[in-house]
Amino acid sequence: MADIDLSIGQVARRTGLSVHTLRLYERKGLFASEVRRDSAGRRVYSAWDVEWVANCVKFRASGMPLATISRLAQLVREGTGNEAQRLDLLREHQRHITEQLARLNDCLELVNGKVSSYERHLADGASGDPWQQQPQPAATTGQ
Amino acid sequence: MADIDLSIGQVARRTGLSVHTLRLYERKGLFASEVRRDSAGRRVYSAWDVEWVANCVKFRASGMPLATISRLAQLVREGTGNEAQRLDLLREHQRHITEQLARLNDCLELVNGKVSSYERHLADGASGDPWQQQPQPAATTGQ
DNA sequence: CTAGGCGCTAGACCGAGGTCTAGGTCAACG
DNA sequence: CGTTGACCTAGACCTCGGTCTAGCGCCTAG
Repeated sequence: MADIDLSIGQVARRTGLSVHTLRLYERKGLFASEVRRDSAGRRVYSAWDVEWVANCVKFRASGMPLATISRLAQLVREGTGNEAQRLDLLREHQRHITEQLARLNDCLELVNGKVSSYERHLADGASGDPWQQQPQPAATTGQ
Repeated sequence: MADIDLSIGQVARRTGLSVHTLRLYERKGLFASEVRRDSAGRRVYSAWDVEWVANCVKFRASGMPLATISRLAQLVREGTGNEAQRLDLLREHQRHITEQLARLNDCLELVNGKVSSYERHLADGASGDPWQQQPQPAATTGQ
């Protein structure tokens, strides 16, 4: 809301990205609106830019590649008229996240299982399922 | 359960990894038990190996780096006695996954929001929150 | 005036995780 | 017998996403 313009360093601090990364993102076209410059050529970020970057951070965190963010940024840059395409892109990412969640939950289940079987194993002497080397017949017989 | 030994190609097909990747994993020490060879020097995977690889795939899918899997494999390779360390490692990964889930859910929320605001936007004429370029004062004024 | 701090560009570098190539062995098939 | 196909090793190569460096410009404070 407030109309504070920020320097690259400030944006870095409040997005958690490095200034290097911010410049990289710009080079790669991740910005939806061209970053303004002051008279000395230094970048000047609007609150809107910062919000956008914050979104980018979340997109990245959910596995969206820079190239895809760049496409989205381009659509936004081109202005109104391509909302359907933006929606497509977002929906696909939505799906992507959902899949990730499913996979992660699956993995978590595995890990939970292993953890609790090791807990059991450590509690009483030895037992349960923990990975124990199988007998291992030491075969060197051609199949 | 069944004691079928598999070739690298077969393992590749049923784990979804490439044969290259399987060999890479072996070089990097991801295997908990040394992979046997037949008389001609070809890799022979036991059912146990395959199960292990399948676990590795899940670990990878949940963001565990190869190096960490390798450490775990080493612990298992060293045999019984270090269960506590294995448990630590697994618990940390558990935590890691949980964090990822939280972050992902957060991102999903953002994306959901954007998606539905674009849906609204497309349904009725124009409205809602979709990223619209702000007025953008075109300032080139030194701060 | 000089030093310190922040900014700039261009481009090198890095680590992770794969992927692919060259050049070779082996076995089965027709 | 020659061909085909799966496998082997060693090592080059690639992409992605950052990170860092060199060499410079500006501005402000002491």
